[in-house]
Amino acid sequence: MKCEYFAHIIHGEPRLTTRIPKPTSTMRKAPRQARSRATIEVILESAARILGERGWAATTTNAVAETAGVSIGSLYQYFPNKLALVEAVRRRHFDEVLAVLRASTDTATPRARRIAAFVDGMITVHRRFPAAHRVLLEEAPRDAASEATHRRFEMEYRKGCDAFFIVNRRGNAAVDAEIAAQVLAAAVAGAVHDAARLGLLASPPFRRELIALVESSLTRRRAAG
Amino acid sequence: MKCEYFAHIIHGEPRLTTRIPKPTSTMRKAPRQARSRATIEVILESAARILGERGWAATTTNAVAETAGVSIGSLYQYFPNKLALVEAVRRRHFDEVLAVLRASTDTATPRARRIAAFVDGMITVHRRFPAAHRVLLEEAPRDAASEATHRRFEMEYRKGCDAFFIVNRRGNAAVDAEIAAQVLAAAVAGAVHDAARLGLLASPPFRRELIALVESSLTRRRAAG
Amino acid sequence: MKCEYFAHIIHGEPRLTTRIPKPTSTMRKAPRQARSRATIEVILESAARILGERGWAATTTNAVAETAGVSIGSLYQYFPNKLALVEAVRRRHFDEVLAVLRASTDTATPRARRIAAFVDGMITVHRRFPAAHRVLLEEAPRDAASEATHRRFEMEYRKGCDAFFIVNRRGNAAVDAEIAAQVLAAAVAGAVHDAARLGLLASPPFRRELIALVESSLTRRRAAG
Amino acid sequence: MKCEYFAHIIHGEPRLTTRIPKPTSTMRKAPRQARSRATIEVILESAARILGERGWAATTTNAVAETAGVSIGSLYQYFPNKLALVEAVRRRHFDEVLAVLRASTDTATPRARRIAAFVDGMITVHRRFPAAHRVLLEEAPRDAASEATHRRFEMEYRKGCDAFFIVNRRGNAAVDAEIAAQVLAAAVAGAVHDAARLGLLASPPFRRELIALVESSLTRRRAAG
DNA sequence: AATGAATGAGAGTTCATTCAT
DNA sequence: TATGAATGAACTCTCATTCAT
Repeated sequence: MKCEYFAHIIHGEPRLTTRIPKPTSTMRKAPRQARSRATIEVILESAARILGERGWAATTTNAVAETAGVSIGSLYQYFPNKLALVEAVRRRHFDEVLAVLRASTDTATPRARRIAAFVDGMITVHRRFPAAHRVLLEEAPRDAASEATHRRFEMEYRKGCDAFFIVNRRGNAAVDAEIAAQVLAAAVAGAVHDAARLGLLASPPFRRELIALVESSLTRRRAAG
Repeated sequence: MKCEYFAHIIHGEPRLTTRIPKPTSTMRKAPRQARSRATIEVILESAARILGERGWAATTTNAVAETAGVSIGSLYQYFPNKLALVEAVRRRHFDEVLAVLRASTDTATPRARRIAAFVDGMITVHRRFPAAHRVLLEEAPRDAASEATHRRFEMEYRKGCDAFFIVNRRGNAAVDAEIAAQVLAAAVAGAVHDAARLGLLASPPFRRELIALVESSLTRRRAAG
Repeated sequence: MKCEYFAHIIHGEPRLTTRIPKPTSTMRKAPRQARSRATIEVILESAARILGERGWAATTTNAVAETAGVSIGSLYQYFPNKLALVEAVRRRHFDEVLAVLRASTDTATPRARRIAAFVDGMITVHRRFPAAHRVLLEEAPRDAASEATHRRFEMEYRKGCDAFFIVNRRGNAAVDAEIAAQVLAAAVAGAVHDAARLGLLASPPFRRELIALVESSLTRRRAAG
Repeated sequence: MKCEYFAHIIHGEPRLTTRIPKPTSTMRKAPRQARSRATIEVILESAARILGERGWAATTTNAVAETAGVSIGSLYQYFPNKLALVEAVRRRHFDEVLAVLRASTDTATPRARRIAAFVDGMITVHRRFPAAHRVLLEEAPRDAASEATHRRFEMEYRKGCDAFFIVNRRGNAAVDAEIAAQVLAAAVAGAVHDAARLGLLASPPFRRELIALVESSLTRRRAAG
């Protein structure tokens, strides 16, 4: 049986059509065998790499399959469409990021170590496929289904940032803790991303300066006017 | 089982292409009549908006032309290809950003005002088409020709950041001024970009916290280990 | 007054649309002033050159106008469409070719000179814009109107070839004079065209051999079996 | 007032384009399954026919695919661009032509038969798609890669003509054998092509006269002055 | 389960032609 | 008359996705 599109017939908007895939559960079939799991693994790895290297638009499912060493047919056996593939990559990445935040809020470790953990974590997360984070967060489109995942992540991320800020701040810092936390997190992300672009992720001075920035931001006496 | 797509019924999005055109001079022909200049203006405006809204891949030349209210032929009369169009948008944007930096380094104005000018400038620049900066800087591809423009901008930007840092820092701040400047600039850009994404660019608390971040970063006593 | 095309209505083929221009009198307006005549002249010259250099498809009306140093608007002032322009070039060229034939059939001059005149004439005609003849005769499309012109030329050309063959043959040559004439003419054209392609049009050995070919063809004793 | 075209609504003819694609390897991928080979076959056949019928410019890849009964995507699966497609057709055709020359130089067969083989071969080669030879040799553009193929063919063709002339000439014929051979070959090609245009390829008188032309050219006593 | 040939909507781009100035 | 900006149908080519093997 064939899938027909009636959409544009119904209410004629001009050209701008696209193939935004239907809300399907992200994974077409649960991997039963070890072989399947391995295939999925290699596809996701390949997808993450290519996504990071080329960006969403230049990432083709065919290229992902080829790089992964599987046939395009196999890819579609596990992921119903390009978006679902990206979604799977996203989910992984988000988990990593949240793990970093959790570690940086763990009051069992000393404060200095927590701050370092935060910065180091962000650096590490971005290291494998430098641009992937940005692509996943901003460049790659989402459908209704991924939107939910996204919002969930965003919320947890926010909470994590808040916690990080509150747990680690010093002095009578910002009035508006929530916003300050958001600003700080985004600032760190921006700096890390920029460093990734310039190939400075591994540079100790960069790390030192970033930690200094975080530290001073957490330590500041009063919000400027 | 098969299914229909309703997504695009609601707000159809364009196809996500990739084709990177071969390098050509940025502008196809110089406008001789006043009418031309107006056409170019409206095309650039439309391009900037759509680029910011949809990203490079989802920006179609046809959509740009349509939004601008001109024919696709007119667009190609002035810009030999999609890349050249983006390049023209880029050039404008870069000029604006550099102007902000210059203003923030002008020692004729008091320090507090300079810092505010920096933050406000960054906010303003990103306000018209929130995501455009990121798209122009990172997402949209470049050819050999644009690469040069890019490097030139990057250099001037760097110098501007350095100057801003050196002119405005307080105390014995960072050892590694150059890196610190880079980190600070990227951090501000990250925060601004994030705020744009969340629609907080106009929010006073955001502005206040960002200024605080910059201030504390410039004032810090010693680089952390 | 404007008009529709019905020609192809008669035998409906599928998609393959095009802009085959309507049967308008070839020239839009008769040149009244010397200036007009000069404009037309320069346009035709430019068209012939470009046609010869690039072939029909790569010949754009804009390029013709630009090379001629007039505006595209002016071109369309005198020629209602691309085809009409080519048609005008064709007419000229055809006249030249027929003149050559006439000269080669003039019994007032000695036979050897007539043969040389034929070969030299063909060479000369092809010299200005080497490939133009072929383009005009075969590559460029014709509409109903040009078809007639074409047929007229073809007929006169044929008659000229016949006359040339009959006037100049020696011995009891071919039984089938008409076909022999046609073959000979086409052969000469083929050789000349090939030489043009190879840049040998000016080469004396080429001329010598071509004359020899014509001579021997006219002199042969009997048609082979 | 406006001139509307209704022609193409009904059956239109193709647009005449120009765009010359950048050099790419001729075949995109090697066929692994039998099905592929059949697809390629049918595409090439269709391409040769349409090329011969309409010329390079009016040959659209869509028309080729449609005529071949495959999708446009399939065409591009095997040929990276229009030029590569033509190149493949060319290669085939060239092989055929060279085979004819080889047969006409084979001293194992009697002279009269060799000459007939030459003429008949040229006729046969041009018979399937009358104008294809000319289009392939002259009209269709080439890129750097095809240029090489072309030169190779041209050289072999030249050598073949030389051999044909030398093996088959009679008496003390031409001084300048090389040029004479070239002239003769081009003459035959011209005559054959002309006959193809007029639908005379199958006509016995045409064949007879052409053979007579070749014979007399090979037999002539002295080069004329 | 896996493969890869086939599909076709849709994107970028050209150029003959029109018409306001 | 002359100009050249504007138009848009038609063309080449891509890539997400399907399905026969």
